[in-house]
Amino acid sequence: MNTSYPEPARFPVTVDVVALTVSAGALQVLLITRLIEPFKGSMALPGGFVLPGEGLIEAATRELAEEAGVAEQPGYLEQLQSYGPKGRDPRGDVLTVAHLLLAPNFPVIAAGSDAASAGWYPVKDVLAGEYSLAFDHAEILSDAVERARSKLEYSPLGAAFCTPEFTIAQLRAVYDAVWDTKLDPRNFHRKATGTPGFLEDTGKMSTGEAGRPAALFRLAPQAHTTRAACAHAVLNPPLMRPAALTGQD
Amino acid sequence: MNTSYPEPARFPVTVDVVALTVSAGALQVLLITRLIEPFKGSMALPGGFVLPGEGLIEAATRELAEEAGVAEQPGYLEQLQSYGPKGRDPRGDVLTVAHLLLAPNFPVIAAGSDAASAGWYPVKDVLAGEYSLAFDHAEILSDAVERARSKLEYSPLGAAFCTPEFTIAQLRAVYDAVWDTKLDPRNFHRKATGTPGFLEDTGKMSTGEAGRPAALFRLAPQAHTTRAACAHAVLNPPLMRPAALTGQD
DNA sequence: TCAAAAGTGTTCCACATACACCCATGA
DNA sequence: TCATGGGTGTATGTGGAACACTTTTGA
Repeated sequence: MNTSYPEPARFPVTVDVVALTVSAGALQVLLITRLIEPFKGSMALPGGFVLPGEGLIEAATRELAEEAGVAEQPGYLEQLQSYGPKGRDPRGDVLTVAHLLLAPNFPVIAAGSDAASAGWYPVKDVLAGEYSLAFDHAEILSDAVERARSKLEYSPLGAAFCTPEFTIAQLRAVYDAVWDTKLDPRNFHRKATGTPGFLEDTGKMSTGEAGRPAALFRLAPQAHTTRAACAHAVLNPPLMRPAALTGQD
Repeated sequence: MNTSYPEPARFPVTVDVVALTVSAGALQVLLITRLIEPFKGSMALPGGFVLPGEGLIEAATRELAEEAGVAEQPGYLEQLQSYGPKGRDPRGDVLTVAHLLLAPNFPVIAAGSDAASAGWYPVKDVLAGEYSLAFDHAEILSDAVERARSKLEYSPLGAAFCTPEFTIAQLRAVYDAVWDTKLDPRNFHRKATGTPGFLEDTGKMSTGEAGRPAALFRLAPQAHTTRAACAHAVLNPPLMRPAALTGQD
């Protein structure tokens, strides 16, 4: 740590949030339309400058509230990665710390103070380049999606996409959407319910749907990652995604 | 991204490097002794302020050179995580971006401009609190070690701890040191050589040691993560560490 | 009665584990 | 010739993949 004064350089620091949800059977990302330069009119991840005396998660939470109208943190939020000061903002060196939010579908307000049209967009289309993203947000989104995909393998965070009580089929729909697979319902059921420390039976049943009613589950207490505390719960053995999807071999 | 001027706050940004290596059968971390306040006299991770116009990896590489006398990057370097401006430096808000370096044992110079006694220390002892670390470096080290441990499972980065050509036994010694295990030599041999896209036989043999000479291997071209390019090579199926070591269950 | 979805049982096979055994070197 | 470590073969067990089959609802 070099403190041989002269004064160290100072940088503006932003937080960006890749908020992901599953709806309509697909992984969706929260994007806003920029109302100001640079990249006015482009889509972008919600985010903004860190204020003095703020922590990173704190800043990310605040920006989410400001730009998407989210009253309280609707899911699981963790730091993703930093992208760094050189060459990513036409105004100069800006460091951004990207975050990942996994949440059940929540409503977003139409407009905030400096962003409009917050809304959900299918990740598949966004990554395919159908919308032009500001800054290096396309790269950030791509990294975030890969992180989310691998998180589902070895952590109970798939449940972060579900409401507090959910059926196995709803959880499986999350995995299918995030991994873009069609997992076998029977094997998934056995694996999910058989993994110790993952799910807890509420005793209640779903109703109203076609077919036989399904048991409702919640996250087991020891896996409670939604509230920040212990985000380190691990599924052992992991729920492996089919090898074809890990990007090689 | 909130650019509703007033000017955004600016923060000093540092990079810290958790440089890990394996020697004497144990995982070791590179620490320096601080010559200046704050935490004068404490041990710390090498690191320092990011300069204008620098990228993060660039800054980490430079600091490693300055504080440990490393001419060129001796191994695999990747970003670990950022630790947030609030409450980690007595001088005020400082954001640090921690990095992880996995490298074969390399010599470090005794002193730099603002750090002395750069040297390798057993991770086990450091995590046990035998040395007092500056700032939140103990937390950073702990996160780094956990990252390194899981990296070995699903990536070919164990080889980053080895010289360019190595025997299976040397590679196994890396896994044993990082995971604090004693893997079965025979099964490890089969698994390592049998994993497609991991190792490549050089045709050469080791000599001089006791026992039968061992074949020398190198990282397969498609797994070349040492040169930054494709750090995303994946071992499939992974080399699982014994369940007892994942910290639960 | 039929379609649809939940949930169980069973078979098959890949692979991790454990370990017997042989090979090639230095002392 | 013995000790040491390299490397192969093989039996056993666990768990994932595939799928037949039963259960329980809505239409």
